[in-house]
Amino acid sequence: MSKIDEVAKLARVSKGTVSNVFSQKRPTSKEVTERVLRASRELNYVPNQIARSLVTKRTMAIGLTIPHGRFFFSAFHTQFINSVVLEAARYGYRVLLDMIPAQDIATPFLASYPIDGAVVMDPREADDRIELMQREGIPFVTIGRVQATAPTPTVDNDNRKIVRDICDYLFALGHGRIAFLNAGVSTTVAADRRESFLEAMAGRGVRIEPWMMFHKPELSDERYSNYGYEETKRVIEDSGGRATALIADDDRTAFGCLHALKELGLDVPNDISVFVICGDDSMLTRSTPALTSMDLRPADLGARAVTTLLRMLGIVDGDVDERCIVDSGIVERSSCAAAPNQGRNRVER
Amino acid sequence: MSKIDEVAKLARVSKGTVSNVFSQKRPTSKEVTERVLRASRELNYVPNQIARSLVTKRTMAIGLTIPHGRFFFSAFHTQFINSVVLEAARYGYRVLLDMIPAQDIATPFLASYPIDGAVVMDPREADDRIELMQREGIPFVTIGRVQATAPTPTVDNDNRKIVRDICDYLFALGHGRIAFLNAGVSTTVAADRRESFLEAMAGRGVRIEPWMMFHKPELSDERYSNYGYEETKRVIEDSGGRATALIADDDRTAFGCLHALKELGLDVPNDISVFVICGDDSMLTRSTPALTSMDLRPADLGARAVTTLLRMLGIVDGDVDERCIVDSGIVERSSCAAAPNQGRNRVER
DNA sequence: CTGAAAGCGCTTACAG
DNA sequence: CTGAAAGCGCTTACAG
Repeated sequence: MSKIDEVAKLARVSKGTVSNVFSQKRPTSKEVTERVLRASRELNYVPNQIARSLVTKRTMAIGLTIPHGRFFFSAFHTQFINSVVLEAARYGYRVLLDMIPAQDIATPFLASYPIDGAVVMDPREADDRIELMQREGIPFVTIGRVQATAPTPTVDNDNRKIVRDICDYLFALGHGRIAFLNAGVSTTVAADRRESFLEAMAGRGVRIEPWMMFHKPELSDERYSNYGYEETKRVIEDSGGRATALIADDDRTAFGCLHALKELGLDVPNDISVFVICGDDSMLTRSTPALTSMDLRPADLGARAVTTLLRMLGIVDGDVDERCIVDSGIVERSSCAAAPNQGRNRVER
Repeated sequence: MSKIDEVAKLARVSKGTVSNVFSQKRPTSKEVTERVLRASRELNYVPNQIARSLVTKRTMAIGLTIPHGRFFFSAFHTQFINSVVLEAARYGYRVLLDMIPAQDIATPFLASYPIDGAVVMDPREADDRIELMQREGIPFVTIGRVQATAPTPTVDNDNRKIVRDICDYLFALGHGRIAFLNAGVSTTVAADRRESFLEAMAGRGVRIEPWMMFHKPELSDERYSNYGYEETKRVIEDSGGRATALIADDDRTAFGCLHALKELGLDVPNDISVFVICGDDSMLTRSTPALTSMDLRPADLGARAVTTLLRMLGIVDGDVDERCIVDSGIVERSSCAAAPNQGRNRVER
């Protein structure tokens, strides 16, 4: 790894000129540019990003903060992360994975985060990360609503509308007794979806019963990976078999639902319908039946999050929306059908 | 963000002393330490990682390079990445996601990678990344065998043994006509598994037929996400229904297999057995039947890769193994059973 | 279009 | 145990 001085000497120019050639911040004559490039190639030179960062105050990296120490990625996360990395790369930015709870970091005295900004996934109602970012003065955009003293830019789906749309879709099929396996209790997205669900049900004149709403356990909870399976059994049992439709939070959950229903001898969608929020085609079509879903467009969310952040940083031109809503749409497959007649799917015990 | 000078002045010590307190590289008297810490807190000071990196030559970040621009994570990837991030954090290291093909990077003139080392996933027989790392002088460990001029440390499963074990397992159940849906052609892991499969079959006296070996399409190929589904149909058709067992490369592929077999009216495991290499319990138990698998211990691989890399960097004590093999083991579930009598699963057409 | 020099915010011998 | 000073490898006004 040679340094800028050596290149400058070999190309018979000043360090400043070498710098200009690589940063392209000031024009350089064609002849000089070529001489510098040739010298650089000869010496295998590439600018040192760290030294550059020290003076430009730009690390050229953004943080992607995902809560949890241990985690599972759903299809949503996978597509989202993929898109964030790709979009960031378009502007020469790299992505630092950052998903460690602060208390689990080894070093007692942390150095500053070498990132220019952050994308905060799955925000909670009370989220340490928000406060941390604000204290450190790191610009960030959240994926989903957040509770903060100062307003912070957010990229999100319209979660209230999503649940309303799903309920309307199921209502139209004659369903009324719907159980909702919601996201984690402490997340803001779960709160919004919960409210919207309650409203939709009230609008339809359905009295809410306890078996109609569950929340995904924390990742640290061993019941996490059996969420769909176990709560589906509860739903069927507690509802006395009256439930005619299930809304599952993600693909993993939905597979658990299907598994439980199969064990109970219930047919999907004839006895009971299953609707899943997000998941990708290559998995959702693998089950029997293929799962009808709401496409949350995670790739759009990721790309918008990055451009919003880069706008905040002045890298990309354009105004930053305080609240950017990404469209979503129902993808019909085969797991939802007209509700069975009352009691048809009652379980024998 | 205040700087070291301000803290030094407030604490009435030199910059060097403030530095020592935070780096803990030289002892500092208790009294002075406390004064510095108090001043730091008051000024909300934290050392600037970039400035520190410039002189220490340590970025405190490792790169995780995953091939492809677009990607799907299998359960294997998810658990592996998770483990890498966690293990790195134990030593104060962060993880930079790096999965962009070089030709897709926007900036024509790249600055140096601000990482101390890299973990290279899914190496190919001819892999640009290896050459790049070597040219840039970045220490790296590969997950899987690699073709390189100089030997490079590798953390891996014993892929030959894995396939041998799987074949032995299936042989013991009476299977002989086995189709192998292998990893991508260009990967070294696929090559090792292929050879081992061929050996095992030869040892058993089975003549290899074309329908017995397939390779996963490149991610850029649209057939990628239907690999398991489509090739399973091919296997059944081309073998004239004589195949009695399928080995699938990963969970996603296996779900595709199951889907195809169901459409063909073949019962798993009575008509045909399915064995999957890797996948996690929370998905593998969701299908009908639950999938018997080889547990590759991705979390162990990730942790070992990080410690090996940090040893190369002199961060962690200990010798670095040129080749570190992580154990694997069969997890029996319900998708493999005794082979049916010859022709029992012949498909009617 | 190009150069000389200061400076980004730390760490690290060297000296005491 | 602590300090003064040089230096890490760049970029950026300033001057021409």
